[in-house]
Amino acid sequence: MSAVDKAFHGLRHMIATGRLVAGQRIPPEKDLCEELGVSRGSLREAVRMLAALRVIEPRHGSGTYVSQLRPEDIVGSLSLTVDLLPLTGLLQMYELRRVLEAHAAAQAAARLTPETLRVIFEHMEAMEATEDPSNVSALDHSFHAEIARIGGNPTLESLLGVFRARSRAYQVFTLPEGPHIKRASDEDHRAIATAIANRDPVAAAAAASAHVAHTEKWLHAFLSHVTEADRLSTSD
Amino acid sequence: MSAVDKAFHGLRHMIATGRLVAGQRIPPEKDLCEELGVSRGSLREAVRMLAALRVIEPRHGSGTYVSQLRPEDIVGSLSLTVDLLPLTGLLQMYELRRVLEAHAAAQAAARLTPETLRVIFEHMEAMEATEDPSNVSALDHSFHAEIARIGGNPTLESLLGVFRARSRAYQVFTLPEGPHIKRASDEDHRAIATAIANRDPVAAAAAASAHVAHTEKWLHAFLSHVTEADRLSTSD
DNA sequence: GACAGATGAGATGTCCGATGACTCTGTAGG
DNA sequence: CCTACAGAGTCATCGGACATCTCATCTGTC
Repeated sequence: MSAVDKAFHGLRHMIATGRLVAGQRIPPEKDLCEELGVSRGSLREAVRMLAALRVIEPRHGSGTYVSQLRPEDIVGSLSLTVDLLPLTGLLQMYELRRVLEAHAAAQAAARLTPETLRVIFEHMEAMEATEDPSNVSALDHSFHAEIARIGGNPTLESLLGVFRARSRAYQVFTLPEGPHIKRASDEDHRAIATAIANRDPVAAAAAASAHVAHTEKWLHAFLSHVTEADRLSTSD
Repeated sequence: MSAVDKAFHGLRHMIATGRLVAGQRIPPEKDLCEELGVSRGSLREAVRMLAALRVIEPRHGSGTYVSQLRPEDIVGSLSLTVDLLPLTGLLQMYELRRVLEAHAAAQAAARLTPETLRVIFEHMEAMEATEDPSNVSALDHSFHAEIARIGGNPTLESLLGVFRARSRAYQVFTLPEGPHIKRASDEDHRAIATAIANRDPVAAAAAASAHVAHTEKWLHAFLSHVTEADRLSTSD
């Protein structure tokens, strides 16, 4: 086993066995090097690995701390990597997203409060009132994020946020059929919001699932559009 | 921005923009240090971060390569961290697992082949025939993994594998009511397998969902049992 | 000519030492 | 009582040196 692996698994074991608990400051690098039997450089590489996985948090000048180890934080570590996935992988994630968005919408319908309902409709109506792509994108995010939040499961909320961030990178509204997509999207959102307002989990799930499926279809169109443009430009 | 961040985002940008593609060997450390303007130590820490996220793979003596960037690999990076989550977080993950296992079972029912059906029943019957906890645990894993595989979505398969690995750490069959749990678990598995054999996605989803809910209940019992034991032992 | 082993360049892995930058605390001064 | 500052402790960064591994090439033998 390499020195970095030794340090990585050593630290991980300290957390797994409860010797280091959430929020605690871990011993300084000098002490850990001695205990784990590795050099400072190797230890630091192991620390960075755990930091990338959101398990520990180094703070310059203060020390290195174990994170709160919330599942939503751990899941959030995927946010730095999903942007790098090729398109074939993105489609697999859409299948997950469809199922999970449906569940989140159903839970939101069951757990709704009057205040949150007002927020959802505000976002939806603001979205209907604008055509600016970046505004639409931001409001779309707020709309779905609020629904996920009401669902009551921060881990699910975080995971859906990761999926959605990747999709937002594509501006499907800039397509020739953008206006049509925008209208269809508005209708989807209203269907979801209405179902939630009616406290109808089944209808909310169905509407959310359909919305994701539509998004997937539009994304396909967008991608074939840009690849076509690439093909033409590179054939010059 | 710190030197490590500069190297991390620099590398990530090279992959995101397609300058480095999946499977390709990245330039040697010396060249990257010069281009990114950081020392070799800082670059190595950034490389380790991306390696922890399964984006690149250093190979001693050969070079560092961009991974295949399959979503199932990226999701697999969670396997090193879910073991560290506290119990409160585990319950949130069970809600996701319930939904996703149900979907995987439904998909398996729709995409079943005769050969895979045989494998599923073999695992199930072997499980029914043994009481040894470690055997049961291994067969339980094989049973569910095969169903997830048939589902046809490697990303979902990988994510469910991550969730299941954490649950397997608890040996619920060692409880006083272990035999009862074992029988109930066997019945759950038979219900899932039968629904899949009947190509009934709805029944398969319902059975899988119920099974996860049962697992969650038993886990609760197990945890209150061990914490009770802890309370008694520490009060001596 | 074909195969096996030796060899060398090139790459990552590891360690060491020194210095810089930042945080926090305790203390002296107002 | 509050502020300002000095110092210790900690992480951040750099440069260099050597070890270890991989792979392509060369070389010798058969």
